[in-house]
Amino acid sequence: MPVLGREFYSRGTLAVAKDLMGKYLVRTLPGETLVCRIAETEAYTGAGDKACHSYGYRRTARNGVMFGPPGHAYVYFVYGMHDCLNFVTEAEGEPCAVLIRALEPILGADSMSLRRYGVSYDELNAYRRKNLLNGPGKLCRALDITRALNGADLTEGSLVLRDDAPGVSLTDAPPRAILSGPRVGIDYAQEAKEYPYRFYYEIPK
DNA sequence: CTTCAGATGCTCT
DNA sequence: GAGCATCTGAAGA
Repeated sequence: MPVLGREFYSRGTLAVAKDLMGKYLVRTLPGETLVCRIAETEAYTGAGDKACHSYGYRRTARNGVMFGPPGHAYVYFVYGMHDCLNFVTEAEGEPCAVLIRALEPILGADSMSLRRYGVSYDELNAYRRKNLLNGPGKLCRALDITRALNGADLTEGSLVLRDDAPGVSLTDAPPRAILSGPRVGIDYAQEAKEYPYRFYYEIPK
């Protein structure tokens, strides 16, 4: 069962955030397919989480998708210029999600590089390669993910998650140590800002 | 390697 | 009107 189904997302948000590490994100665009491996996530655990947009079941025009069924994309706009990609988790009515913070390029790196820097991947220096997909706003730009995808079903369509990827065998992706730490950019969240709800691994080289 | 300011506009009160 | 789940380039060490 290579494509992750609804049941994958219909679980505790911390478990989903951890299990997403190393999974493959497949983005289908006109005339091309982009594939990336998930390298960093953050769990936002819903009504009881002061860092979460839906803290206290607060429901607004922006975060409505979080209250819907799991396995859908929640894409929102921050800081006047960046989109952020999340996956809705847990049961319908429990407004939880996982933020995707970093990816490794697997297929289509040129396309991603062109969208971010206007030049092909070969022309990038080491600094730019390292910074291609290592932030929530950056990866959305590289994969052409915008609010147009807010509410999109992740089990079928132009944005899908898989256990494997075309041309990638399990031996190409040895399990890496998954680390955890505090979430980023939530200084307002009082005690919740220290919760170790961020998961990541070091990308070699 | 690190800090730092500025960009920019949607969202909610 | 204030705040924001961020990014960039420039400058310093």
